[in-house]
Amino acid sequence: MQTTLDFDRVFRALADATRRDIVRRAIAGEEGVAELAEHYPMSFAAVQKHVAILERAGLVTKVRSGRRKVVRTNVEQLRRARGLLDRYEELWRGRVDRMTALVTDAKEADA
Amino acid sequence: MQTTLDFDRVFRALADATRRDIVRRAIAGEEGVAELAEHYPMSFAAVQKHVAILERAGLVTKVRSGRRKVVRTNVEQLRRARGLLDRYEELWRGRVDRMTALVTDAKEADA
DNA sequence: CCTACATACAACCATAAGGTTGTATCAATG
DNA sequence: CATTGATACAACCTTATGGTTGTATGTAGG
Repeated sequence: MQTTLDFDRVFRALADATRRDIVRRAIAGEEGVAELAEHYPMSFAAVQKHVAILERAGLVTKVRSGRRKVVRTNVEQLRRARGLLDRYEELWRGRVDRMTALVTDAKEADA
Repeated sequence: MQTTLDFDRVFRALADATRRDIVRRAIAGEEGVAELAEHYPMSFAAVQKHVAILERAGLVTKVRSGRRKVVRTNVEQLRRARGLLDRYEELWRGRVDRMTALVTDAKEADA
């Protein structure tokens, strides 16, 4: 199924507390849009838009269940977002390693 | 120093390709704002604004070096952002574990 | 100290985001 | 098959975002 990864969309989607809460709740994967909407102080349509934004970002999917559509978080997409942060971490470590190497070299030169 | 964590700001800051590239470059922590700006097809002022957004999100800091200000990525803040994604992952695992437990219970009930 | 370089900030513009209400579709049920 | 419940979508308003240019501040050197 390989949902596409658009970091702009994914991070933008995560940059809103309501949407992050929807992501959290949708991990259980039990509530429809209307049920989700009851948790927030805004209209049903507003929540529906938030879900649509999460859906376009590949962070949730909707599965028909009777007359409802159950919202479910796509954990794989969250992992991919985390993967970018991991890469920064790796770059950082690489830099630190090079610095350490320099220091080590200096020490060896001293010795 | 404990930079504050505002997920809205952090994720919004990361939701732009130019800013992500600045974060990446600033891991090396060698370039000033003007030097960074040369990499992008936009004005110096625009890049400066991007840096300011990253700074407010706690993702980079500026250190005076002569007449320049060197931009440096704050890896700790990236780790904190990743931490949120890790928590989602944990919730997911918890859910999977509970499901597994149910299946296991069912099997045991069958046996 | 005057000049030049690097950064900062204000004012402005176009477009996107986040909310509203209202209307349309679509599936289950009496 | 008419009604109800759940979702979708369009139109609209207000504010935020990302870009521009222009001006001000601050630090280094001749």
